[in-house]
Amino acid sequence: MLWEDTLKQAGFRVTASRRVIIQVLLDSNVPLLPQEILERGRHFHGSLGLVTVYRTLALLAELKLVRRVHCQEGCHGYVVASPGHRHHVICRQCGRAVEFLSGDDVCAFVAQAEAKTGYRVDDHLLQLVGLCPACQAQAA
Amino acid sequence: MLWEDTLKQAGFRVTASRRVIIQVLLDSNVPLLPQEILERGRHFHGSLGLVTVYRTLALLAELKLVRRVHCQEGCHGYVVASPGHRHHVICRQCGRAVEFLSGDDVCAFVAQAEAKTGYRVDDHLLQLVGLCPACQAQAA
DNA sequence: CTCACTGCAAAGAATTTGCACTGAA
DNA sequence: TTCAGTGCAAATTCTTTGCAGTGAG
Repeated sequence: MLWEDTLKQAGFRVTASRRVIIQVLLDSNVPLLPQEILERGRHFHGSLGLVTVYRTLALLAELKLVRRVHCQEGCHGYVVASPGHRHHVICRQCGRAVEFLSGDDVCAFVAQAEAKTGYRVDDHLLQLVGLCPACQAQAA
Repeated sequence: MLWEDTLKQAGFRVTASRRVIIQVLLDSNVPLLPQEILERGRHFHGSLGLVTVYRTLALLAELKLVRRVHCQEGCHGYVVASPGHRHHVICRQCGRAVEFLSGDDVCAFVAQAEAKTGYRVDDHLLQLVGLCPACQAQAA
């Protein structure tokens, strides 16, 4: 389902601000701070306000359309949340992030954790940190 | 190596405040906010200040003795970083967290991600969220 | 003794709220 | 037309800094 439909079905309106914010996130492959989203968004929608960015992100996160992630230096970045679980590998050097699909591997892993702890797990947060190919080459 | 030794070896002093803050973290099995650490710490060391908590956490994080984690509702919690990788399953109901050891499963998983993305992964953050046994029983 | 460490008060960021105006449906 | 959504300014909350006093080594 497209994000616009998700919004409408939940009774929310599709506005220029929301369109711009989602677009900015889609165009980026790096988690963005609210402030960064504002700057990039103003490129398309000059009157965009920071408050709207915050409110929109909160709404989108509520609807699971974006995900708040924990970046290196204590910041709250946001990325689009693809349906189905995906995770990010973030480069500690350049910050570039790549998504990778979690196959059965994670499911199996979660099942194992459930067996060990007795918890019933229904969500998880996984982020890998390392060096992307480009930065590896540069370091060598 | 004990945390006190780690501090000394790095040229820092072992003070009452630091002792208290580490103790509070060790006593908790839930990630704690700076504010919470302050409250619990004052139980042992009345004059403890929030500023010291922040500075101590920054120092301990620098030395890899504690780890900053990303909690549900956009907060920055801290937990002691056990040597060797451990992860947490957090109960969304009561907040109780349990650690579980990541066996080869995670290593295998990381290796798979490296193969898929070309990144060289050297750190990861994994948190599972769900219901602990007690809360499951309560819900039933 | 010295200088790292601390607490307080104040500064600076990050995030939320109140309110009147605007525009999607 | 109506009410959700918006931007601004102000209020809160979170975190960092400046500085003089204190105590670990």
